[in-house]
Amino acid sequence: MASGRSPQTVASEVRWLDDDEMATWLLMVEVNTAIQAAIEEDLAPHGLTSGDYGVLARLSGSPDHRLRMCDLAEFLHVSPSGLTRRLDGLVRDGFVAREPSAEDRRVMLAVLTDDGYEKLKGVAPEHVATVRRQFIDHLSRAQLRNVYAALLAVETGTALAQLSDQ
Amino acid sequence: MASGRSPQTVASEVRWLDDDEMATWLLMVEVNTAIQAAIEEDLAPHGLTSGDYGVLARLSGSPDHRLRMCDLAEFLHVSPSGLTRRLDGLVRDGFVAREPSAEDRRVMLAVLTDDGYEKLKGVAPEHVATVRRQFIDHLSRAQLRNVYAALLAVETGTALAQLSDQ
DNA sequence: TTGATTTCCTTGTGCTCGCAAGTATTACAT
DNA sequence: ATGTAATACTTGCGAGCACAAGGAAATCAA
Repeated sequence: MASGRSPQTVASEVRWLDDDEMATWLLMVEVNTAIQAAIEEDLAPHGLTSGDYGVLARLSGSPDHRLRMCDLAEFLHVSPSGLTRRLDGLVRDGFVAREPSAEDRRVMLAVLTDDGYEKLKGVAPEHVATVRRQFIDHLSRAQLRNVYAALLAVETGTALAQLSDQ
Repeated sequence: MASGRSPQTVASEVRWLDDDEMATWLLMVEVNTAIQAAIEEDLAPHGLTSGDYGVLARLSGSPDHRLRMCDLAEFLHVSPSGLTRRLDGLVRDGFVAREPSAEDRRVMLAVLTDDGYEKLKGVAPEHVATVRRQFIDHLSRAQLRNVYAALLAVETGTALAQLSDQ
């Protein structure tokens, strides 16, 4: 295939970012940093990190409110060890329970407890409000669709590129 | 003023995200996670983190290749202590030097060394290529402008909201 | 059946980061 | 002038995360 660039790109063949591209890229980083910080700040008083929220939200949207650790780790883009430690905290707080899988005894299931579900329902409205206030509500419906289309192009584009890399 | 919402938003007055809004939000998170991971992966072989790159890039764009620690921390959205530790590493590697300020003896200046500047020039092309491959090159010029306008609306919108909060 | 390989999870270790506290210096108020 | 407050940086400490290694269980091959 050989579609990849060589590791050391020769300086003369670098395509630098023009003003529009640079401004958009920097703004993308800036906006995302701000949003993530706002979300973290919003969840902190409830004793949760955004990672915790991700676990609870994922579990609440899964069949029987439970998920295999390995699947959960993949969804959330965290390492197995990271998920183990994160679950330790959520188990300690009683929001999640561990349950050995009946089908595969290597597997541990993460189960959302009733307390965890109540916690999520209590926190979700404020979280959604933050997402609105920091992002969604500043976009017109047309802008929303434009942004979605653009992000989709980025995602599918990079996904395809990764396929051809392998 | 009292423009803020109460801490506990009553469930009945929550405006949930509709399908378009939710899809855009989730895609925004997904795309950004992927881009940041790709950048980190791109810099790692060079012994740099994205935070390190940010320091070098900022310094290289500043007068005399130097900046007060407090200003640098603000630009990069890191805590003072975080910046101290980050600089420890860059100083150890010889890419940055500390220099007491002549005007204000509380202040420490971070100075880009020649080695640091060379390092940045060596890494920048690959970094730019990654930004292109992961993001910019998947957007048409019209999409780029649309995204920029949307992000700008988000940034100015949240900035204005924060002003009225204070 | 049995041995090798793979998958899944946990633990040890090290790195990064932020908060709180401490020191040094400057700015301000009276 | 002098005491108070604000600013700038560093250090101790704890939380979070990833990598590497290890143990348990499933899968596969012969």
